[in-house]
Amino acid sequence: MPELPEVETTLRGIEPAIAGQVIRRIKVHQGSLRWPVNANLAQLVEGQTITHLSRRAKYLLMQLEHGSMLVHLGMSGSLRIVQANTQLRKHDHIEMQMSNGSTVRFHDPRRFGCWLWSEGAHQQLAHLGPEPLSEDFNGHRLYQLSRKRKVAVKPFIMDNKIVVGVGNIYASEALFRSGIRPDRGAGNISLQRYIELAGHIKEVLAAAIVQGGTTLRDFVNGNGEPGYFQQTLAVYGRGGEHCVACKGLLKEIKLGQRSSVFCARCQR
DNA sequence: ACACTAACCTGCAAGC
DNA sequence: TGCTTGCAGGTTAGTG
Repeated sequence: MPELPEVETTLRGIEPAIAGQVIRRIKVHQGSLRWPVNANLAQLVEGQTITHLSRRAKYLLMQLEHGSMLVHLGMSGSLRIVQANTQLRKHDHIEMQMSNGSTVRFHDPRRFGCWLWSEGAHQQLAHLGPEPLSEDFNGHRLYQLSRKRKVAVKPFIMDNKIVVGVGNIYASEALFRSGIRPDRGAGNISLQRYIELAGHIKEVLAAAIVQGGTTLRDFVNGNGEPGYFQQTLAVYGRGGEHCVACKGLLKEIKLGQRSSVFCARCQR
């Protein structure tokens, strides 16, 4: 479920309930995630205040007094604020009770997510490219880093060293808006087109954040509500259907093991 | 350095 | 109805 807009939506949903609160109790029901949850997590963080919440790429960072917890939602993860007596669901792996009575539940059927504690910097954040909505990310960067690259442009913009936070949904949508075929070689695209593409990446991510993310299957924000960007998707998940612009049939191919839908007439 | 593949895991939908 | 197959929002580790 989670690309950058969904993570941002989750952050905004849970922040009011937990920022500034003391962690009273953490229960780990299933610690076998992407990386094992620290076996001593509870004794390490219980009693500490969550001073600040932030996002980097698709990671959520909960800053505590003596370290931080880094949470990733993987493919199927979600964080929700629930009342303490709410029935535990299957795949609710971690729950965190706060001093104000709020409880955060981490739910992740596929367990590709993570929940890591560190007193210092997190290794996962060490080699990430710029945030897509920052000024450090622009068409010039895409152009410069793509020279002589043979990889297709879609996996290129999904590469976290190039720019973070662009997943399969929004990469597909930004390429459609830019009129660029997802399988075009990254090194074979002009500066002018990359400037447009960077602009559309920012545009599509910002629009999705405003609408609370894209709800596929069961994505919900921190309050259990769905996102509405799905209604705006032009190509993602629409292989074989009609192009919203030219009415032609949308094609579906695989690039880097990810399904990629595009319009062969509108995208070149 | 780069290009590409397999892998992690569960649930669901489609096909037989 | 029931079984098998393939696919799903991400990222890393390993190959050549």
